[in-house]
Amino acid sequence: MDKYNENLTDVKEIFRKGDLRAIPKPLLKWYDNNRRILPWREQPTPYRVWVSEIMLQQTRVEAVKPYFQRFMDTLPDIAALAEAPEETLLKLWEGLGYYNRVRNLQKAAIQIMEDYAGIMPDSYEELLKLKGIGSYTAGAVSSIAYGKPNPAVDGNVLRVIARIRKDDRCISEDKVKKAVEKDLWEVIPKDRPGDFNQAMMEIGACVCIPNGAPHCEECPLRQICLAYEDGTQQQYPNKAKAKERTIEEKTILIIRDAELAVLHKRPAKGLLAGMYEFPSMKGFCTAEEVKEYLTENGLQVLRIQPLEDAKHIFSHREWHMKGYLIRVDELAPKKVGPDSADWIYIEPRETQDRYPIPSAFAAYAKGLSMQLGIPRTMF
DNA sequence: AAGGCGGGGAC
DNA sequence: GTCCCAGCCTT
Repeated sequence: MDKYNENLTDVKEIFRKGDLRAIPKPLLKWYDNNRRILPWREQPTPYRVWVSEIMLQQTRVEAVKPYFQRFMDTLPDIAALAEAPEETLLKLWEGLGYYNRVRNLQKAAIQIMEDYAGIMPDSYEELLKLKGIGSYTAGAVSSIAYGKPNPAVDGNVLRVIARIRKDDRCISEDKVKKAVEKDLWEVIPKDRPGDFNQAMMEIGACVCIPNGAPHCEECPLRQICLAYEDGTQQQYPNKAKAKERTIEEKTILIIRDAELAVLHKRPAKGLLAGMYEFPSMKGFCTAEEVKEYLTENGLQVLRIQPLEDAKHIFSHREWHMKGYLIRVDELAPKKVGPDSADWIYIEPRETQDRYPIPSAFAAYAKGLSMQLGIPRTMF
């Protein structure tokens, strides 16, 4: 018996396992009883939905929660977003990662002010023209904020669908995602497209989970699911293995005089673009090498104190770091050395509300508030 | 088609 | 340690 609902009297609603047409009814019924309360689900205006979807790209719900309301309070509408200074944007995004997202968010806000009279477009095609909006986000915004029947296919949806259909195709491939989007366009309910998309993702995040065994006993789709039928859920989805990480060694310098500390703004492109960091040296350096480097850059070193080693893991890279807390005589405005020309001198407390520093430096950012009260006898 | 781009939680 | 997250952009 491979009909999941042969007891229904309406013949039109009888489907084989793996048929996506069978999804909407049980899914929406489950969603009505199990949807999470999330900040962006209250008053789902186009702007709120859009900002939340950008924040949620490759980022878990729990990570986004503390960022969303603060962002909305600071930049309550598209006009405010379009005019915000870059440092304000990066500070609001600090710790969330993928910082190009917020720069693209602003570029899109400017597009909307200039090309759409300040109104977020409602069609899938127009949304796709905005910076930072791809097929997933165009589907999410158009369906959740505007009620348009477009699918929003993310990693959750790809996993749920792959298991339901026992689909061996690699979900990392563009064509597979496109095919799933096309299939969902055929079955997405026209009366509740936003809820359907959110419900699919909710199932993926809470029931048909990415790590570990899925909670099939509580899944409203288990009678439709081909993988559940033979217990092969964990074999899906098929996905390409992640590339190996390369290791990079660095020496981080917390340079201070009596009042100020040194930061450096990273280049506008590449890793952690536009974020602030401490000056650093390539490789693991000794205190003597650090002193030599700083002297070349016109500083008189009074003390060098080793800090604890630290490690930070990115997707495709690892930083292994040594650190030194360095007291210099005076951070002169005169820029002399090869690197110090790009340094900025700040009051340590300014990192709290002004300069965005990525999490990679968290272990050393503490050095900004450390007292430098080491007895002179140590030197 | 492939690589770059953060950070953290779950196992 | 590994996996992967409400993906998108560039090359």
